[in-house]
Amino acid sequence: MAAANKKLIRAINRFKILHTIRARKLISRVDITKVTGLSQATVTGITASLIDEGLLLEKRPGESEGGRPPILIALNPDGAYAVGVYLSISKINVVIIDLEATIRASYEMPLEKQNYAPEAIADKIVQAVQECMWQANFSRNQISGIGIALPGLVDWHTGVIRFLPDYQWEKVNLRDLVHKKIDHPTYIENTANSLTLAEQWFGEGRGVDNFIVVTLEYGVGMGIIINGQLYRGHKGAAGEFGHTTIETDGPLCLCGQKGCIEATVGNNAILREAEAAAQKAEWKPNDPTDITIEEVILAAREGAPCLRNIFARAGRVLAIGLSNLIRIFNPAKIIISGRGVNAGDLLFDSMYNTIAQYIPSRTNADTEIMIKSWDQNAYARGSGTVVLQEIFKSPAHRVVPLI
Amino acid sequence: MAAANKKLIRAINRFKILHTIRARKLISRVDITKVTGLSQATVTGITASLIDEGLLLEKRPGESEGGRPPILIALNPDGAYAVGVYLSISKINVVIIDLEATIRASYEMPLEKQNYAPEAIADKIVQAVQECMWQANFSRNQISGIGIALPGLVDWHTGVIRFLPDYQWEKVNLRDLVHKKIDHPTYIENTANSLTLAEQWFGEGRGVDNFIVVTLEYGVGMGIIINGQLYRGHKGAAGEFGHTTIETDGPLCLCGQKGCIEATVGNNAILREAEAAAQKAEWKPNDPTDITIEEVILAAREGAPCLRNIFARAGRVLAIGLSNLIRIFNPAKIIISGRGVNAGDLLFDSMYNTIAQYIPSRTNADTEIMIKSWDQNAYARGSGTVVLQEIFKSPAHRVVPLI
DNA sequence: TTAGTTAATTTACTGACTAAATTAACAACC
DNA sequence: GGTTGTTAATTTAGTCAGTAAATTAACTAA
Repeated sequence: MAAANKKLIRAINRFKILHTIRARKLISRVDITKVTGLSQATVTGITASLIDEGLLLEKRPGESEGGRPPILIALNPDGAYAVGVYLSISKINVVIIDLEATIRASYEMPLEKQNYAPEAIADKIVQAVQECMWQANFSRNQISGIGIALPGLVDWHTGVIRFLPDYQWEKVNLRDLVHKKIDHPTYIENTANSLTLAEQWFGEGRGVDNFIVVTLEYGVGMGIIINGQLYRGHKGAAGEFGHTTIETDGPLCLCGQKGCIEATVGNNAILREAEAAAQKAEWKPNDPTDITIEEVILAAREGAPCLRNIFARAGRVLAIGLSNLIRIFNPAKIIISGRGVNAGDLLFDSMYNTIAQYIPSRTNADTEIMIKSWDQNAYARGSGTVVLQEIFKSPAHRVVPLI
Repeated sequence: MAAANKKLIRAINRFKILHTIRARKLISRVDITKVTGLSQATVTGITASLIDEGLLLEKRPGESEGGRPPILIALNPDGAYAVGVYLSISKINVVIIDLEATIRASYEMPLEKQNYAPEAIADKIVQAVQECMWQANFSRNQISGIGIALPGLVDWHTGVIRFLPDYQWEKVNLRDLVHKKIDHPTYIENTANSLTLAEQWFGEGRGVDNFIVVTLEYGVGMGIIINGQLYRGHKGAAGEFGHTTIETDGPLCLCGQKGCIEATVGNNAILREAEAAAQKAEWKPNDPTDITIEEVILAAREGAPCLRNIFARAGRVLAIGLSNLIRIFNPAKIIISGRGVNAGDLLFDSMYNTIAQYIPSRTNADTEIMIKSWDQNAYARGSGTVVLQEIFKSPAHRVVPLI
């Protein structure tokens, strides 16, 4: 906790006003005073400087309610742009988002499956960003910063990747490597946290103070919003939901432990089970040497009972994990996201049934569970949101010259 | 998040200064400026008003380091007193603590085992408080407020007890009932959270931003400090660690679920197992109809292998639960407290072994696990701390006339 | 027109901070 | 024992962000 002074007050109130406008989309100054509790004079002052900065726009007047009609204010989508990067094992996704987190451009760079050195990946990222900006006709100075999301253990403050399984990296400061090549504010974050921030700011988490995002991918991840803030833990290692233990004698996980949630629920686990079933000739994949998760889902939908069981079992284990989260966090919401949600009812029917068993309504305390439909660019968009958040926090985080 | 204004600045800096002095015990004004980043003028001003309020004392001058010797400042233990109450099924514990959370008086009122109505319990609490104050020669106006801790689901904001198993209460606003009888600020909190606050302020959690307290009692509880704040959850129901599931086919819990941690680790569970063993004549209790946990511990220490196994198994299950917490929260510390710690090595040897298995050092990320020796009055002291915290926050929370 | 109403801005003031100057209280040295 | 240097604490002057209240703006309705 830093010492408080006038700058802090200003930053808080600025943030609060931007936050209110983002939530309400179109709102008058008086209504902002009602929502925030600030005085009219303060709102006039802060909105004036935000309009100066180009972050806000005065839109058409609203309906008069007997007196002077209000001037409605909105975010200026073109007030700032951010670059979001998602680094995975097979590709680099780049998006450019505007101040409302709408994707304005996107680009995908495939990566050959080979082990790149950090320096090489940093180069690739810079190339991909430049290509995306070139194609969409963006110039350097229009960009406020770059956020990078990746599936690993990341220390947000230092920028160090503690562990990135896909590339077998340990202790790599990718943020600084990229920052050296692109002289813009650069942030790095794990995928689950990026997605969580995006949900908080522009998705289902808007206005919710305590919620959790669970991501279903090859592994199972989690992002935590507590008291309106992303919680990263003591050393940035919080949210390892996928490796919590549910059944002490459950299947072996890639991490070496038995009974991790991931070892039953992760797409890797499902593929492994599906392969085993294929070998026992319980179903027939197109190409037994290269089974995809989409194919397994399709086959299960068409009826293969052995596959349906795999998903049903995954749903049950996931449900127990979620029940534990509900008991520990008592969140207002749990949002389930990631490629794995494509399994749909196959997974979620048994999940909902099991949760109902484990969390009787009395102790439920109103946690809403919500399945988010999956979007290709979600992670990259999420990492761009990290940049937007910094802009919202303070004008100091903008490199873009103010006119 | 409320709108920020000058009052907020003052409150934050006041809190920060008090916090610093509490942590350092004896510190000069210059050193406070170094720790907090505040200017000398500000520190002079705030300490002056805190001395005026009686919360701080100027002590002896420190060693000169070549120039004017610093004036060392400390908390005035007698600057404020708070009452802490712990309500359990068999008794009411009352303590009076001073500003340093030292217990200055205590009183215990036994309760007959019968189901009291809320109104009657409120009366008993008031009586016990009055008796404690009478015996220790405290007057009404010396007391800043009353905190009540109880083993149940509590909504801190409204003061409503959502569920209190011991008395089978649901939706009882005990805070208001007591407040009506004693015109002092009254707070209510569950036992685990009370203990957690006490650890944060005056115990092992001092200066630690992210930690967890696990309480071993008849049930198993938890308190969570995140980013320096107690986390209570969406509806105040966070921390139900005891009812998270570890083994889907584990023993039946009192809550009706199978495999709750509490169903193996809680003292209730241990007593149940010990009774079963006694019936199978595997050991011989003094009075088979009334086995106490202390007796079981003693017998286990003296060698009864069946009893040692019960504890060892409990230690393993607890360890898996803690590993899950470490994975989810990545806390700096986990403090284990409650009457259950009296089991000592019986429980903790197997616990440490299992954690070492489940959390390999690489992913450990430095969570320190610490066993806190148990103290009779810990809960009552904790609930008193809730009051002290409010005093620290703002002078508005003091009822005591300022001289 | 005029009065009434609501929205936004302006004005006057307050309070909490900082930077810099001043005062206070020592140690060390000639 | 006076002078100098040093560190601690206070005082002074100034800035800035807030609020309350007054004013201006822009409408509706009688």
